[in-house]
Amino acid sequence: MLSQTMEYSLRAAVYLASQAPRSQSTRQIAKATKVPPAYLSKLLQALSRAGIVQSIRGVKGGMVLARDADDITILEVVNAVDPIDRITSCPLKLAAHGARLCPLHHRLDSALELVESAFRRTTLAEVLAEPTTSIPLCSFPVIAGPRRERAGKPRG
Amino acid sequence: MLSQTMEYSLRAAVYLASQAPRSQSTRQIAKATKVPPAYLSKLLQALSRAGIVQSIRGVKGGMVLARDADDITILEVVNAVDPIDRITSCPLKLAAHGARLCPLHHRLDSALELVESAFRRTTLAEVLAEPTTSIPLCSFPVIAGPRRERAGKPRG
DNA sequence: ATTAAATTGGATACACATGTCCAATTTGCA
DNA sequence: TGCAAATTGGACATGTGTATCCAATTTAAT
Repeated sequence: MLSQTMEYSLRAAVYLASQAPRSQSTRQIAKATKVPPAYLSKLLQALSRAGIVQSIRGVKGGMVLARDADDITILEVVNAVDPIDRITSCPLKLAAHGARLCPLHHRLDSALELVESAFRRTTLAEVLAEPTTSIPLCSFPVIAGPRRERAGKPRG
Repeated sequence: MLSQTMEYSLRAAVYLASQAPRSQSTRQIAKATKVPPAYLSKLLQALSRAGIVQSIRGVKGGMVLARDADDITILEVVNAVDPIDRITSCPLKLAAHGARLCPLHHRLDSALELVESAFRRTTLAEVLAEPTTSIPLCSFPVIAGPRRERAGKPRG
């Protein structure tokens, strides 16, 4: 139901958010998130085109979150790589149809709406700020580098 | 997000429900629901193995709903052909993990749960009974055959 | 018994999602 | 200036979902 592509992109986005505002190379991100590096490269390109991350070329380059983590929703990330397409007209294309969906597709679309809404409600910052952080989480080695500022971007 | 396979299977199931308790050949179902016949055949086999439809071989054979339409949920149909698999352990398989999901995957799984619940709440009978029936719907030619009993199965 | 309508299951074909590789380019740094 | 680190984009490889075809089987009706 949820594609690998979505998964990978979200891992990368969350990881970048956790490391913001420092840039990370694709290789670093791939290692931390366990995503195939070459494939991740493509996904980051898509996120870049969508204005979610920003790429920095050349030595010391890498990827950075393009905006504050609390300004990027899960939905944005997902839609950048594998858009949720809502059902807007009956897939059967019957002549008898107006714009109204049949009961079946209406329900299916409602389900899509649920997911879309849930994804829209959550920002990367919120994922990082989760109060259950004491419990084991998908712990990318949360830092180890030189002096870090708190994830979640205090500067606002 | 929702696979063709799901779509097709639901169309077939809803159609069979609308025609119950009469059996329909794969060819008939395919035509009414605009699903590729050969592919539909495979899907019906899966629904049959799942106990959702019953196959009748030989001349005058076909497919029938195996149970009352109000006893079959959308979820059952979907799970028979393209199971919604909830996230039960972190896909990253980090050593630091207990059974608890990280915040990211917890949210993703919550979204899956929303869909699963929505699908579990709706039966085929409810799809057919939708009060908006006056509005154009994915109108399979709702009968034309010999004497029919009301869809929704009056006999309880 | 024969025929025709129908499902079954296997083999195959095609399309798209996933994943890899590499040459070209950009750029920080010695 | 030259080198090495990094992204970019295209080409290619692989895997899985989607779709087709057909021989074998079952069975109603003649």
